[in-house]
Amino acid sequence: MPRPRTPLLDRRRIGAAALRLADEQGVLTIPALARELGVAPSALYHHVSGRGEIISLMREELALETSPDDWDSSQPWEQALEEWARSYRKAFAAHPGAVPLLATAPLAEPFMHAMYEKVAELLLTAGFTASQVMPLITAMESFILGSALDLVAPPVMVSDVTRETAPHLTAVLDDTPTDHRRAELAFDVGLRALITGFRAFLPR
Amino acid sequence: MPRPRTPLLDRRRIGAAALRLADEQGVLTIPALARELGVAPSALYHHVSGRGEIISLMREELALETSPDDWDSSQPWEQALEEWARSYRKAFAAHPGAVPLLATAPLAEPFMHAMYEKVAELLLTAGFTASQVMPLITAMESFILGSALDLVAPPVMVSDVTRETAPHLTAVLDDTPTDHRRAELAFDVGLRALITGFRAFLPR
DNA sequence: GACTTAACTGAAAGTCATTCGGTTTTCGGT
DNA sequence: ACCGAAAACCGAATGACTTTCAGTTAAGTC
Repeated sequence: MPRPRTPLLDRRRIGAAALRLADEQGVLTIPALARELGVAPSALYHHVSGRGEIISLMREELALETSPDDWDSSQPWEQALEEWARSYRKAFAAHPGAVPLLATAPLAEPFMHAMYEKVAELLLTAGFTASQVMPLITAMESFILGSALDLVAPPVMVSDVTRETAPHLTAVLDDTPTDHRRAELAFDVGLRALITGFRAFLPR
Repeated sequence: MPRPRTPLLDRRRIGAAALRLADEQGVLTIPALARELGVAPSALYHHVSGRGEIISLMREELALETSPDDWDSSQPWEQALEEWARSYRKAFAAHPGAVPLLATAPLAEPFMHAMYEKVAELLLTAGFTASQVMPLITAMESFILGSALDLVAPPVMVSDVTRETAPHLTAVLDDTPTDHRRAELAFDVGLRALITGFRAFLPR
C-alpha cells in the first residue's frame, strides 16, 4: 500500500480515537486503536514514539475538551476554586473508562501549566502565602484524581457484609445510594470540606 | 521436574513477593515473579486464577503489613480519623513503586470491611448522621488514594515553565520543596483541611 | 499398597508493542 | 516541469508476556 493522497493520521486524531476507545473498552491496545483509525499498527509510530505518548495525547485531548475558560477566576476565591475542581473532575467523569489509564501516567504535561498558573494566581490573590499555594493545589488535585478513580471503583456491597460483624457499616450503607450519586455525594462532601478547611489556613 | 517434598508456593508468599517486586521494579510480570519465587511461570496458576488475583493478593499483603490496630478509635474523633488516614497512607507510601498497580484495581475486598466498620462506628459516635458517614469515608479515601498516586507523580518542573508566561506559578514553585516533602506537605495540608471541613458538617 | 490429588515443569498458543525494510506519493527547490 | 528527499503507510518479523494443557512425580488417603 502506498502513501495516501491525504494523510489518515495526525496526533490530534490519534489522541481523540484513543480516548474514545479507552473509554468504551476500558483498555487501550495498539492493534485496536489502529483498527479504529483504519490503519496498520505500525503506521502510528510515524506520529508518536510509543504507547506512553499516546496516553499523553489522550490527556491532551481531555484538556482540550474541557475549555480552560470553564471557570471564572474573578469570583470570590472559594467559588472559583470550587468551579475549577468541578470542571477538572467533570473532564474525567466524561470518560470514566479511561480514568485508570490517565490516572497512573505522569501528570506533568506542559499544557497543565496554564491551568496551574491560573489557580496559583487565584490563591495568591486570595491571600495565601507563596509556600502555601502548591500544597493546596496538590491536595486539591489528589482529591480530584482520587475521586475520579472512585468513579470507576466497585461500590462496597451490603450483601457481602456480615451484618452481625459489621453493624455500623451495615447501617451506614443502608443510607447510602448505590448508583452514580454515591460518588457524586462523596465528591461534593469532600470538596466543600476542603474549601472550608482551606479558609481556616488563611493568614489574617 | 517432580512435585517438591515441601511446597514452594502459597498465596501468601505469592502476594508478598509480588508486592516486593512491583515496589522495586515498578512493574509486575509473571515471569519475573516466578523467577523471584524460584518457580516456573505456569506453577503460579495452581494457586491463583491469573494476574488480577495476584494484584488482589498484593493489596491483601499491604493490609496485613499495616496492622489494623495502628490507630486508636477511643480518642477524639478528629485525632482518630487523622491517625487512620495517616496509617492508611503510610501503607501505600511504604511501597511507592506498587501504587499505580494497586490504585486502579478494585478496592472492594472483604478484608476492607473491618476497617470500614471501625471508621463508620467512629463517625457515628462523633455525631454524624448515617447518611453522612459513607460520603465522608469515601471522600477521605479518595484523597488518600490520590495522595498515594501523587507520591509517585513527577513534580512540576520550574525549568519547564516559561517564567514570563506563568509568573505566579514560578513564584509559588520557588517556595515549594522538590523532594519527598512536597507530597508530605500536600498530604498534611489536605488532611487537616478535610477534618476541619468535616467538623463543620456536624449537626449540633 | 493402590489411587487420587497436589505441585510443579515444559511446550505451545495467542496477544501485544515495537522495529525495519519496502512502496508509493507528495513537496520543495530549480 | 523535473528530481531528489522526505513523508505516510504497509507487511513481516521479533521478542516479551499471559495463559492453557499435557505430562511427571510426590503426598496423602482409605
